[in-house]
Amino acid sequence: MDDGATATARGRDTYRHGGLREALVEAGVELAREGGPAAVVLRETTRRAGVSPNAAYRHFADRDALLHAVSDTCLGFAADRIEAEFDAHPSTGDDVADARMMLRAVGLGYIGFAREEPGLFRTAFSVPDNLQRAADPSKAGRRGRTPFQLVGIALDALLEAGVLPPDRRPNAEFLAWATVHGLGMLVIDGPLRGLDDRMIAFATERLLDMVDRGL
Amino acid sequence: MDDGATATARGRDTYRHGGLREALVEAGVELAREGGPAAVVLRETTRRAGVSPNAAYRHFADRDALLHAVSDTCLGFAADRIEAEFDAHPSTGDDVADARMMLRAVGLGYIGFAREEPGLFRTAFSVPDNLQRAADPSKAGRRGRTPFQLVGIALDALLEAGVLPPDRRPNAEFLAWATVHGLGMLVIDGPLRGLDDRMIAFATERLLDMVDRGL
DNA sequence: TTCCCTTGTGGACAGCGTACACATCACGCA
DNA sequence: TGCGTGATGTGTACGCTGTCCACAAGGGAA
Repeated sequence: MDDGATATARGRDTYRHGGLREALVEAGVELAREGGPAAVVLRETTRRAGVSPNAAYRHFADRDALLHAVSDTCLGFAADRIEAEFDAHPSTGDDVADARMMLRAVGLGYIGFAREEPGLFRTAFSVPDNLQRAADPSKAGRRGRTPFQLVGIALDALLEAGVLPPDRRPNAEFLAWATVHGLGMLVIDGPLRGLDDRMIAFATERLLDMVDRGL
Repeated sequence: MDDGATATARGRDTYRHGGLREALVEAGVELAREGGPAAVVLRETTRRAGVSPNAAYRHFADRDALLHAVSDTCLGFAADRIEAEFDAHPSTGDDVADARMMLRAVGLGYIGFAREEPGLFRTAFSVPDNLQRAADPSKAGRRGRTPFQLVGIALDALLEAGVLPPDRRPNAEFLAWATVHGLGMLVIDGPLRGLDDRMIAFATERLLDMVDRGL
């Protein structure tokens, strides 16, 4: 089983690690889960991977590059959480209701991720990004789609179902995303911190109503 | 003029600084302006205030307490920017139009601040907060009102003008705030980074339309 | 088999936050 | 007026961090 080329973090028998990059990202994700982006510290990451600090420099230019990789992975987790919300609301046959529910599911998954994994959520969005990279495969979840793409898919469904007027479709991602992203931030770090589940669920529902009405 | 009790940063003639706390916050704000919250580094802050690193501990429990104070000041600047947007759109006499414009002005000021002072914007929201402290005077601008309170004032105007149904008024702050805050984040750090002014102005307008329609 | 290039190690350095002991002085009380 | 005392600033030190450099190990290609 353990052929040295697939050595796990603890107990490597060869000189080479055989997957250090992945191990470092994994350790970084664990640190991010516990303490957010600031906790993704190069030395501790390498320590957890059972390797000397400098080994990281064979795979990442610097600490920031490591954090980027961790952040991308976190975005993938966010995508997974949203896809899970899709699965929780299967098709009903009514195209309009389905499309509406799909956009809602994006919002619910997004906020759910922020609440369940605040450290990963913060890390996912702690790193500057731009539109060109928003669909980069390294940010995708298990089904190969990034959170940004999932918003787009939901909006396309609304368009095809005739709910969203065609002239409103372009760039609608920004509006939908900004809205749920803002709520996510407010819930974990902002003034909405510490509100109980019911209050937050209520705020989420009203926010999603607003998007539905106003998009 | 320089009586030792109001010593400015450079060239203190007494043993006591005579306003070190303020000087530290000021230096911290400058650092935040240049490099965001991460740049607010205790040692460099004290250096700029012309004082030894440990002197800061007479006024702040630790670096985090200093960052909090800087962050509060930044929130005050955000409030100032929003108030400036109020001033730029004086009353027309039409209560409905005025109230609508007021909420728009909050959004415009918010996004304006994010774009003009990204470092201060990031710093303002880099620190965990909660609802109880959202109206704390230390976060207020020159006119004594915090950004959170300004959103509330705009919504109250919408209520009184009959635009916002009374049953939708409670907690509407969260919706309005989350929306513009999300756009702000996306614009400075997120996928909307690097878009030109026209694109961002367009996105802002559409976002505010959405709030107006959907609140 | 030999060589080389990739990967990991060890040591060093500057900068950071911060604890502890000490210096300095403004002010209130005798 | 002089003195003590508490608030404020200094100096030194420690462990942590990111990162540079020279070196070691060893798998794969020639």
